[in-house]
Amino acid sequence: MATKRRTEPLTPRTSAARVTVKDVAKLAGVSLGTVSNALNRPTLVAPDTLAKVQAAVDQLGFVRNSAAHQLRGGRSNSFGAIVVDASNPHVAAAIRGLEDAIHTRGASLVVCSSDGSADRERRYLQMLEEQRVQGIVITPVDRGVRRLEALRERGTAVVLLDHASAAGDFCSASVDHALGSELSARHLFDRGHRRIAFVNGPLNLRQCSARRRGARRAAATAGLNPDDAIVELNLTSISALGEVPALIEKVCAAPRGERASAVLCLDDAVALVVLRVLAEHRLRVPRDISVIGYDDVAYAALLAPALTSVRQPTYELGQAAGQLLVAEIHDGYHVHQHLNFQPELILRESDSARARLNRYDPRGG
Amino acid sequence: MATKRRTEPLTPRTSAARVTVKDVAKLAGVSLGTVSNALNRPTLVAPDTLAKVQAAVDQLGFVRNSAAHQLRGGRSNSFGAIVVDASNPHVAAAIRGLEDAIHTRGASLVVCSSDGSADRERRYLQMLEEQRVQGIVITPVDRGVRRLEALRERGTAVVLLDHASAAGDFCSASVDHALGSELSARHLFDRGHRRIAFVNGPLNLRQCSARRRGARRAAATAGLNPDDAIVELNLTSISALGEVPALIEKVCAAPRGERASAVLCLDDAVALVVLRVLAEHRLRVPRDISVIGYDDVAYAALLAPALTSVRQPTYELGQAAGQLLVAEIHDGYHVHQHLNFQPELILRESDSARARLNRYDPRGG
DNA sequence: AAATGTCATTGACACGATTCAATGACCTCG
DNA sequence: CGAGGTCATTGAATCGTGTCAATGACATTT
Repeated sequence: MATKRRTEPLTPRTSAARVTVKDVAKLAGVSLGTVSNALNRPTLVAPDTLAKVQAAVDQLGFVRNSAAHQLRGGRSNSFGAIVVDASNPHVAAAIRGLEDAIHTRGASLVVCSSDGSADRERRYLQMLEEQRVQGIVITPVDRGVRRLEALRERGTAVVLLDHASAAGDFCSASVDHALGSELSARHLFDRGHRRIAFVNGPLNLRQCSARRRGARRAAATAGLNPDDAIVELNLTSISALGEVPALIEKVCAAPRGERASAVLCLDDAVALVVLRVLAEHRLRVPRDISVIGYDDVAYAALLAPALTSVRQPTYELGQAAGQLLVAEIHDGYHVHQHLNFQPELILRESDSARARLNRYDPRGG
Repeated sequence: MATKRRTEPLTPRTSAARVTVKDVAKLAGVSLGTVSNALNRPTLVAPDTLAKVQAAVDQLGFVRNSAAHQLRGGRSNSFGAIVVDASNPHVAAAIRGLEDAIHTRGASLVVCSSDGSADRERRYLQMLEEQRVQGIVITPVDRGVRRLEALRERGTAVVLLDHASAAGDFCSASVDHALGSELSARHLFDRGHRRIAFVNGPLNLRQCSARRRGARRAAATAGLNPDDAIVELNLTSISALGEVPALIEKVCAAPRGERASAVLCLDDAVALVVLRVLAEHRLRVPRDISVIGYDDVAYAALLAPALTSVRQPTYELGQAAGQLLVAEIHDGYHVHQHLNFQPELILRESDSARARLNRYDPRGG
């Protein structure tokens, strides 16, 4: 799989002795305290002394040891993020937002993927606390937050990321999952749809039950009976794409008067499969049936028809989490906030301007 | 955009005084040294003493201060990664691999996005060196690696990530971009294609020129004249998707005998647009014309027709970079290695089993 | 010129964990 | 009984930086 190519025959480890303030002081001909002042409170030191110190620093390549700094000062300058999987695109965007938020404070971010393992989460929490990070943004593996409460008790700020545990006494930043599906369902009902199919995930997942709640709310708001207006089709797992065709076939096979005129999808990947199955059935989108995705991945806009989808402000989510953390650390006292970000419906071509109620044309014309 | 909801009226900052080994020692009725031994070399200490120390640790919630540990021991237990943008899916996957590689050593990873800014890169390098990270994996912003050489001279290991500077005297891990397009082009030539279009990015980008090189190499291997066999269509920017339709129209408009029978794409997003434009021209894929993407994004397999694409082993890339780093740190002396990862052609439906040479049927039948 | 004040610099101490030579307790063997 | 050995424990020294009270040099005021 990988090609190794050898280049240099051998490189001795030039373990150059680390240079300390003491070395700098000696070279500059001043005392340790003066070097420290020059570095941290330059106004206190005479201009020419400053120059000498600066020269010595440059010449020796001195780099301050932040461990010693931290030991003296009592406080590190880094933060931690514990997420389920940092390679998930959503999560990666949130982490990026978080990184930017704390980078403006000159701090750095330790990224940890728990992989859903409570054990891995615990190990990472331990490591971060040992490092005396100022704060941790975490999507906890399980509901128990006792450990996090103890952590904060001991002085580490904690903010929950996309975890609806309003129970826990923490700041939190999340996306309003219920609102996401409410927006798209409402949009469809407003346009005249009276019966929509909803390909959702298993309802024991928080997001999925929230999504269901939102859709039903939209139906109720439109004066419809949710049980009639929404055909619920639940996958047994969030990634069980293979089950989608069968579910959609069921939709297509429904009697004329009852066939759903739109399909709400768990995510854009599901929407893609839905589009394919509908095409196989010679149903035109959006003319015969509307389709709305979720996530607004990069390719949604490139499809034919371009996919209407729900965008989640994940970068902003992470950024806000970082700001909450900074606020919690800065404020002497503190009011816990729950920031609930609103997803946004991105209208494109895959939903019809007006539902052609339950007309079914097998020739696709 | 965000909804604030206030919950707790006010939370006093319970700044519990940090507990140190001294406190533990006092409570356990032993000396500092014994506590330290109990924690780090438990075999040296008597079982019942061990139990007493353990009890004191638990009762007080002692967590070791890694700054002090590091200060004494001289070495931190963390690594740094400086990439252009950690939210890019490729990069996120590589970072995840890196994280896993060093997590097995009980170390943690500081993630830094340079955003292509030399200034940001410099600030992050400074921070990481102050933290005395054991090593840094970096995709440098520019070609200059002087700063990195100085860094290593001062004792920090450095590995280059997906940066073809074989010039620099560093370990590196990269993906063989030339091979990626060579594989897909060779596949097409093997199947009988004699003239293919290649939608590439601007050639001043390393990856793009490498890709061109690979495609031409494949043509030459097949005994063809690269200038005839490959119709080069270059975007002015790597993200200029808007230019794609015009380029493809040019392909379609070519005289019968000269029309390319396949399109190689810069990435899967481009491939998606290509598929759409071809459909508008009533060209069937793969029957009339083949299409091959690049990146193998999640949705490639879901398209109709499922997209043949080139997968890059990005997770493994990051993982390998981490292992190189660890090796460089561990080995007393060290041979620099350049690991060049091979992309993989994932065959699906969008390329024809055999090219139907230049047949053009405007009715799509 | 003495008194007061300003400014720059100094150096001992603190931070918290680890290490190691030294000490003490206890056992064993001759 | 004493010499020698094993085992557990001790506490002072150390890592590199920041802090602060103290010192000294020099200028200003009366």
